[in-house]
Amino acid sequence: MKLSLRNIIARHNPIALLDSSSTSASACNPTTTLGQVLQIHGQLLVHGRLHDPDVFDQFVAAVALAAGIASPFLLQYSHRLLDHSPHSDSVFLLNSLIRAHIRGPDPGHAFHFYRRLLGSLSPDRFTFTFLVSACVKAAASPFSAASVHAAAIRRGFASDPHVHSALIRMYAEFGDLEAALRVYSEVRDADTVARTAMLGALAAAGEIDHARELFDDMPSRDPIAWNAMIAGYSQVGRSREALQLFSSMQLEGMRVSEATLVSVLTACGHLGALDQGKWAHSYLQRNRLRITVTLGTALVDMYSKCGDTEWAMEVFWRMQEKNVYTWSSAMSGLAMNGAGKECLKLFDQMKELGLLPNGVTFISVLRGCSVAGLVEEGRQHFDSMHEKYGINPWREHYGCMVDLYGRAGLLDDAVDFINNMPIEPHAGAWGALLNACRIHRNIELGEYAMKKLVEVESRNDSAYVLMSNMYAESRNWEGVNDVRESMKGKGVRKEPGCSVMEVGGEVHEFFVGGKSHPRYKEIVLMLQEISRKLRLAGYTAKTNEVMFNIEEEEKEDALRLHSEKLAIAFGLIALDEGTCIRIVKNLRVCWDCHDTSKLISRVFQREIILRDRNRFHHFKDGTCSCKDFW
DNA sequence: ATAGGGTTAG
Repeated sequence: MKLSLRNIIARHNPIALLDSSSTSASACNPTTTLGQVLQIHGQLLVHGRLHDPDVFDQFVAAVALAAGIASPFLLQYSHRLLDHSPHSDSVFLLNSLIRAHIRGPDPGHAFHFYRRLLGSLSPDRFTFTFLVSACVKAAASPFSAASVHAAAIRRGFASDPHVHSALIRMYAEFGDLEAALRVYSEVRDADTVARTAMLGALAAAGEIDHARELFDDMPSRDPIAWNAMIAGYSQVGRSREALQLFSSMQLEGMRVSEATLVSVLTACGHLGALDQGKWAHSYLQRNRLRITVTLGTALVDMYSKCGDTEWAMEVFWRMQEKNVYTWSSAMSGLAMNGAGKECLKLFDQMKELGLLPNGVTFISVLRGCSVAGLVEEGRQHFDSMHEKYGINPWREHYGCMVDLYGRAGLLDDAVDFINNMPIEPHAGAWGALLNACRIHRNIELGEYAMKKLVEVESRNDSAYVLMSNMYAESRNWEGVNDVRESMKGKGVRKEPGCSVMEVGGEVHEFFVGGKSHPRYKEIVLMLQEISRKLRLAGYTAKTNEVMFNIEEEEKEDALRLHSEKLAIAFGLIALDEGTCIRIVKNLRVCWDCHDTSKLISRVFQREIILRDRNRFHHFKDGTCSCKDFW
């Protein structure tokens, strides 16, 4: 096989042959594509510049950067480059190749170039930084982590901050936080680089508060340290702290980069903080940051999770480069927002473009079918997973199928499906059946689903809540009590309901029955006002979906204090008239809150968008986008 | 000239 760069790229990414903007090797950056490198290669050849050793080295560095695209020919191509080198091996050249292979299809190849380097040259501190990173990526290599560490010490590079940083990340990645701390303790007074690595390792290990201590103790913090800390909060779901830190970061005049914004957008999506998300979007436009695939996908996801599918799709279609994450994210957003048909249409377009869906894509596809009630189509997609794409369904896909049948009222088919699953049905499958039973009010089957669910996962609090709600809806208070007792007996505690809402760029939190909000008194007054207006409109609280069998009056009180009601009341107080009320709730919405929200949307002429644990509810003029079906 | 942070979708 002829291994010209042109051949490699043509096979790897033929479209990339057509587009190019860079003209010199030094113009390359980590987002440069192999196609662009090819253009540079051509120009350098034409002008005979590749005979210049410095230009050649630069060119190799450029290729190494572009190797983020996992080319299966990377190894052969690296050898070819070395064979054609106009000068003997240089440390820079071999370092570049080592680095290239870390991100390539087989990181173990990095060691090959290390051996070659040892043949005639001495490694430097860069070599070790890359080599340690290679250890992380290529677990099975002849150079064990310890031996690389030992070599770094032997050659006197073990006190370099970047080598430290790589070692800390390596040990943390292998789950040996002790070893990472040992390396770190050797450089206690060390600079920002090593501290940032330790901070990141702690955050990744779930020790986010210890990470924060380290961060606060740092004598000086650079943007990378800030990013590591913000990302840490964002990943563990402490989104408010992520956003707070982001605003401090800006107050300190730190440079905001793509990495920062990806974490910030993730946090905004998690919280449903649309205003802050929009602000981040306009920030990157104002500062002309390139919308990379990752950043664009994060934007699509943020808008979707804030219930703004129009903007999500606007960003989606404007993106020049989209990958399977981008498509899956957009599809998931549409399905979540009840736009099942649009989700499936997008799936067709994705396939037409020749992009391969993966397992996650299919979760969105099946959810799209489910919310659109397209049972047969869902079945076909499910079958095509294995037949056309060689993807073995995961438990999540089986759960989606149970939901698809169950939601459509085909409870027998749902049960059949569970009984014929090739894997042991997990809690998700039984939970989907239980939810279907709740929707279609089949208590008997619901009890069976519950029994099975508890067998595989006895501490699933949402199952108990679902079951209890089912009994309550049919006024079976004995059943409600039994569920309650059984929860007590097993020590299962219901996750407290919590709603968050953004007002004026600030995120407010409301807990079920909670009085902690500083404007609680006004909220109570507003709740009374809501109650009065709804009564005038002919509505009396439906008191059939409460956890406990209590006196009627108390029940109404208990209902009013569900966190989403507190949030809606505060929204009516604090948001300008005509502004949509956007709420994110951690549990599923109950029947009464759903009904009340519909009525408020009509009586107060206010649009309410509520994201619950499962999907979106867009309340407008007395109806909900879920068609009372969630 | 090469190095630390971040990898987005369920």
